[in-house]
Amino acid sequence: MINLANPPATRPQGREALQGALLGPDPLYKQVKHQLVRSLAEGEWKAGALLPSEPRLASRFGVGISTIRAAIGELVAARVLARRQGKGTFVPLHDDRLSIYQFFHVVRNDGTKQLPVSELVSLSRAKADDEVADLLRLPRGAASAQVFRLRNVLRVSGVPVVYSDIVIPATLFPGLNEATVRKGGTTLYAVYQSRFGVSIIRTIERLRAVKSDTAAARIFGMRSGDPVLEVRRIAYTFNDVPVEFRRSRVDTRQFHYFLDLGRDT
Amino acid sequence: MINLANPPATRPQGREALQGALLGPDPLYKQVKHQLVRSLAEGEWKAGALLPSEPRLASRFGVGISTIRAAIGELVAARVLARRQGKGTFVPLHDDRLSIYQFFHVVRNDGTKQLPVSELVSLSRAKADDEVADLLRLPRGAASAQVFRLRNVLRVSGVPVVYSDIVIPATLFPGLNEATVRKGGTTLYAVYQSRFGVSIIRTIERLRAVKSDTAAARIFGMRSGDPVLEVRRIAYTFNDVPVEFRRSRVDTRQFHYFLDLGRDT
DNA sequence: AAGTGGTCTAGACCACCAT
DNA sequence: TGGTGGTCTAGACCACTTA
Repeated sequence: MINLANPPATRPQGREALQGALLGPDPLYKQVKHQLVRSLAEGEWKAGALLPSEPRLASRFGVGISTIRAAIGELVAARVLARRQGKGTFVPLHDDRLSIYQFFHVVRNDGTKQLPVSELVSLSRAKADDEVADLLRLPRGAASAQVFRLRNVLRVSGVPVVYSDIVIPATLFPGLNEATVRKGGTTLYAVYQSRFGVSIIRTIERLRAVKSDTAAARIFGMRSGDPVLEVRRIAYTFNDVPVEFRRSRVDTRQFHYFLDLGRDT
Repeated sequence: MINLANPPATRPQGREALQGALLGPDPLYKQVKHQLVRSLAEGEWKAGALLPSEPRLASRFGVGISTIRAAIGELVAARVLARRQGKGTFVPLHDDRLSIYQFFHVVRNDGTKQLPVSELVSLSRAKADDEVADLLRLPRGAASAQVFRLRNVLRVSGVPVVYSDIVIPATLFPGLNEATVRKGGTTLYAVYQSRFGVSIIRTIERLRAVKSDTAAARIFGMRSGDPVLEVRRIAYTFNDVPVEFRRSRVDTRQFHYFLDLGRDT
C-alpha cells in the first residue's frame, strides 16, 4: 500500500527549517512546537499579541493543520498560549485573574480567594551571591551577575500576608526603578511582561515551616519565633530560563497555601 | 456542500447511549470521556487492567478513532489512564515510583528524592465528627458516618518525616484491618486500590506553618512548639468523590515540600 | 507477523466573533 | 458575511511490543 495522504518526499517547498526534520527522531508536531517557543522567546509575538491563524501557520511550516493544532494544543495545556474560538491564538497576559492565580496560591482559611495588593518596600542594585547566581545561571561574582533586589509586602484587605525578598538579573530588566514597579501592572509578573517582555510561565517552589525572624514578626504582628511558611521560588520564562528567585514568608494564621493536584477528569 | 465524511444522521447502529447525544451541547469526545470514567468508577476495568484497543472502543461507541483518542488523551493528561505504545491503554497502578511521587512531595533539602517507608501506628473505628463528615460527604452523625481512623509515620532512611492522621469511610473499605494495611501494598493508596478497588486520582491540599504539639514533637525529636508544616488533604477517586481526609505534620528541618507548577513547554 | 498506540494528513461542518 | 478556532471523521504509515 502507498500512503497517498502523506507522501513524505513530496512536502511543500516554503517550509521553515525544522530542527532535525530529516535527521532527528522528534515527531513533527514537537519540532513545530519548539519552533513556536523559539519565536515566542525571540519576541516575534509579544505578550497579548495574536498569532497567525492555524492554516497560515500550517503553510508557513509546511505541515498539516492537525500537526499545528497538536503543537499549539500542548502549549495551551502548559498555559504558554491561549486559544479563543472565533478570535485566534494569543500570548496570554499576566493581568487577568486566571493568570494571577496561576502563581498566587494563598487563600483565606474559609476558602475565599481575594486578590492581594502589592506594596514595594525597597529596591536596590547588588551583586548576586554565589548561591543565587547559581540558581539564576549567572556567572559567579562576575560583573554580569548584577541583580536587582526587591522587597515586597502583599496585603489582602489591608492585612499583610506575604513578605518577599526577590532577586532578578539586572540585564533582563534595564532601567527598572520604583516607579516602573509601582505603575507597571497589577502584579510584579505583569510588570516583567508588559515593561520588559519577560513572560513567567513556570515556577518551582520549596516550602518549609520556619520560625519568623524579627522583620517578618514585625510586619505580620506576631512574636518573633512564631511559625511562618517559607516559600523559595524559582520562576522561569520560555525554554526553562530562570529569571527570578524569591524567598517569601507567609503568615498562615488567617490564610493558607492552597493546592489542587490533578484537576479535570 | 455536504459533509460526506461525517453524516450526522447516518451514524453506526451499535453505539452505546451517549449522554445528551442528541440533546446536550457537549462535544462527542467529552461524552465518550464521561462514559469511560463511568465505566472506570463502576469497575468495568480494574486497576492495572488493559482497556479495549482504540478501534474496538471506537466501534463500541460508534465514533471515529480520533474521537476516542481525544477522550483518552484528556484522561491520560489527568493521569486517570496511561498509554503504552505497542501495549495498550491501562488503568495505572499506584505502585510504581511515578505514581507514588504524584502524591508524595516531600524531598530532602539537597533535592534528593527517596521513597518513604510507612509505619502504621494505630487503626480504630469511630464515627466521623461533623466537620470531617461534611468533607467526606457523609451524613452528619448518622450510623453510615462510620469511619476508620489511621495514624501513620513515614520515615526516610529511618528518619521520621511525616506524621499523619487519616480518616476514611468504613463502607468503602470493608474488613480493613492492620494486616491488610501492612501487607496490602507499598503505599496506603496502593492498598486502597489493590484491596478495595479505590483509585485516588486527585487531591486538594491546604498548607500551614503551625507549632508542633507534644505528640509530633516527640516523634520528630524536636521541642514542642517548634514549627512544623501542616498539610490537610482531601483525596478523591473518579467523578470527584472524596474518599479520604488526612491531616499531616511534616518536619521540614531536613526535608521540604516540593512543587513544580507548569512543567512541559 | 500481528496488534497496539503514535503521528500525520486532508477535509468537512459547527460555534463563535467581528464587521 | 468571512474568518477563527472547535469538533469529527477516514485513512495512511511509523514505532513499539509480544510471541
